[in-house]
Amino acid sequence: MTAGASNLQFEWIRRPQQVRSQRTLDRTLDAAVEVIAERGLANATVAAIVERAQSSVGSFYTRFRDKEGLLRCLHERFCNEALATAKEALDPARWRGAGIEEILRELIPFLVSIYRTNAGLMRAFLERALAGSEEAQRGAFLQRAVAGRLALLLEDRLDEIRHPNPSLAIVFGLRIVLTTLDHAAAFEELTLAGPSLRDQALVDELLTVFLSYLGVPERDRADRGMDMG
Amino acid sequence: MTAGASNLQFEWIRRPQQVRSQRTLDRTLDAAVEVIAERGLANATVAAIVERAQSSVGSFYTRFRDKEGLLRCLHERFCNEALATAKEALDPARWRGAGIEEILRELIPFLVSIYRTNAGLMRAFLERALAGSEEAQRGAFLQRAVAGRLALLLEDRLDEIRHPNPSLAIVFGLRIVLTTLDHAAAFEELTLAGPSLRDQALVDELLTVFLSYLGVPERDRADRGMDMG
DNA sequence: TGTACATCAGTGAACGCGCGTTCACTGATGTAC
DNA sequence: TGTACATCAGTGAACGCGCGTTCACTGATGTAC
Repeated sequence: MTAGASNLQFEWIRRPQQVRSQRTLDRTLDAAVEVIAERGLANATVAAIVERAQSSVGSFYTRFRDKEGLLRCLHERFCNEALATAKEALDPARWRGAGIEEILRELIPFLVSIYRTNAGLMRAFLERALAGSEEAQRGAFLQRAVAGRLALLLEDRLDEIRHPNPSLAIVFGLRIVLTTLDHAAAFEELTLAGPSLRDQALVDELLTVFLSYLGVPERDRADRGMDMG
Repeated sequence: MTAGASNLQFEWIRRPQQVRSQRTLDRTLDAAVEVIAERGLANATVAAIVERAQSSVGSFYTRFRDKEGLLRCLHERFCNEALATAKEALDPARWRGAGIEEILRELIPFLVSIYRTNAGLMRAFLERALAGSEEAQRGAFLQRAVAGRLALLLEDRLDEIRHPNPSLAIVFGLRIVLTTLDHAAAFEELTLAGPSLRDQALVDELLTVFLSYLGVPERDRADRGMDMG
């Protein structure tokens, strides 16, 4: 419960004791991500994953209690990385002197790129959360944590926010952005190559939604990309 | 393809030829909705559904080609109803003289109530769409249809919209609202009783999001509910 | 440095559970004369 | 109004497929002396 250490992954699996088995574990995790992204969660059978990892079924079960264990491991690993990234990216020291629009102009494209890069995983996580697994709770925890840090950052800039309840607006606005990206990752074929035009449109509109909802006074749109930074 | 008739349901099942079997079919559909809502899609087995319907497995398969057939039937039935409702609710004649805020103040609470009432189904539909079934396409079709009608309505009121691309903003704004409601239905325990306080907050914030995103000038919030209507 | 032993890691055929689907059968409804 | 027949509707035990999981076994790595 005390969310102290940032590196909690693998707690439910038997940790490998030799270099060889650590490599096998790494290959298995990578293979799982690939297979899930390619075929979807339902078709990502244990057999398919271990084949891709050039491992074996028995080996799989010496590391993971069951198939759930693997999925939880992937989710926890992702959440830990996301949390660490959020801590760094939203560090108040990093944004001293910056306005809300400036912050969101960095944050939103970054979120979009994360969801694009990990579309297959995000989709699988959404499926599992829907099916009622514990991923739903860990995901909610992550979102609250990120929202809390964003709130710390933006609540230092209350003079820019006209929404009558800034704390609520910050949390709800982030929720809307993340929810939309969840759906986008699940239902749009986001290419794994560089950012597409559609991504740019998504970024622009999400930014407009968030800023106008918070009630941040609008700068001239033509200024875009010509900021002092 | 020509979306003519509004009543397309049951096209892939053998239509019953006696009153008795029509009743059985109705009971089966109702039972499916109940079981799905209570236990989730994964635990809604054919056996559980026919037991609830006081029917039998064999009877089930004389009506539906397979289990998919049932789920498609439920989805198509829902979409047809939704489409018919949208046609009526968004009929321009009904809103003559009304402003955008007035329209959205009716639309959004209505959408919230639909998602609350059908939370179990909406969750199941989302699961199936995620799993890559054809529900994803029919759902997208429905959303486009509703968005089209909303666009017709709001584009007659362009003078109220400050967003530089009103057509885009209307479609994207609706998408954000529906996406958020999808998530809410899936992840929040919305009570089946009357509207809760949380619903009211959800309505308020979604309304603010949509209006501010479109760039509709804000009326005094204290006016709420005291309109001329 | 070499041998013996213990533990770790990996293997894949076989098992078994759950659940969708089938099928041989009984009962109900409608129709012809 | 009653009897014979055809079709529709319903039944539930049995089947079988897919996939997660187990288990008896082989091979690899590390350690003691």
